[in-house]
Amino acid sequence: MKWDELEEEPCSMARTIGVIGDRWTLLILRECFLRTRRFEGFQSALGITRHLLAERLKKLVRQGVLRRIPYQESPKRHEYILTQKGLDLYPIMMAIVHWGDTHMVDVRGRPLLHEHRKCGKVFDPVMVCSECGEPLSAKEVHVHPGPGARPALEKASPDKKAKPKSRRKAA
Amino acid sequence: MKWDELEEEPCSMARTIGVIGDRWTLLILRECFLRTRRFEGFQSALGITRHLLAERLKKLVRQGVLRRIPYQESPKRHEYILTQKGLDLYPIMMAIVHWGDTHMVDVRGRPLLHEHRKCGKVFDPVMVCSECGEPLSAKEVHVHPGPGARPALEKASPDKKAKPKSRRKAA
DNA sequence: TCATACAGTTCTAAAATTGAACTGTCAAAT
DNA sequence: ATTTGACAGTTCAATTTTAGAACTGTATGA
Repeated sequence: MKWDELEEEPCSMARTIGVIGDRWTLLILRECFLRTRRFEGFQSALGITRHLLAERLKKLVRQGVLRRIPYQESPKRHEYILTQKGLDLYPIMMAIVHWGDTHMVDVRGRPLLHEHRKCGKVFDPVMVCSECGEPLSAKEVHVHPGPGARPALEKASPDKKAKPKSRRKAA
Repeated sequence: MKWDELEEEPCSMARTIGVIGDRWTLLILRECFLRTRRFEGFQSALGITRHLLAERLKKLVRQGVLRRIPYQESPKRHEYILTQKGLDLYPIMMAIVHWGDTHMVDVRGRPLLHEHRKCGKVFDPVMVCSECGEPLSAKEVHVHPGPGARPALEKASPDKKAKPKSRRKAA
């Protein structure tokens, strides 16, 4: 599977991964949310090679996650700003950070704290149900095909009709 | 930067990316949440090469995201089950899916719908503040160093003392 | 004139991924 | 008794990506 094919998959996760699902892109986006805007800023903050950084920024602009806007004439210079589509990635970023805060911290504790301006407290992000407001967990969620689901065509050869599977002696 | 270095960074996002921040790992985890457990299951669902799949599964087991448990003796066979650490990735997965549902669907609509068993409704995940319960957006959050932050050592040579930056004529 | 800032581009070497075939155990079918 | 298929990998050459470093080009300030 190539990167572009991912975006055609009938799966919102695969499509999203096609846009942001690589190491450097995610780190670049972290910097965006930390207010980095310029090429040199990203490069020095991340230590990414200039070549890849240029690639990734181009891709994010193409995808509408970042907008490239001039901030200076002669020499022409641009900065990279999150679009609304980009800002909407915030829950993904926070979810990633929170998992790291929970499972990957060393003895010293969290590298960063997040303070909610509205309530003034240091907080954790919690994912809740839009309908009832309860926190979500995988077990309480049932998944079923939506209108954009792949038609129930089997890719496999049609002679593979679910033969009763042999069960060996269990462990 | 190599993959292992990522995990040493004083940033929960970088560390998390070190664990799950690549295309195939994310897709493998999607399958895990869709109840896939076995090698062949992952392989045929994803079309990933067997070589990479083996690598990635090993890594996820090493990281404590999956547990490898025997389900059959002779020939020994194992299945891969999400640990609690793995289950805790759920908000990340849901956030990714939701962004795709919002920004990457075609005319036909969403490939998958999620139903919350507790309230019985099709829902969207919403990220809220653990303290006040309000939905979060990037602008309302202030970030500051926590106990595990990198000490304020400059990596750069010490003679770089924030000279007043030249400002060219603005655009 | 020389050094520096900035935003890239170009090039080669090294690393990761793909694709395909191969290994080995066992069960079921012929 | 032999062949076939399921399953869970491993191996290896070819391709694609990424890393690392140098180079381009405009413009400023010393």
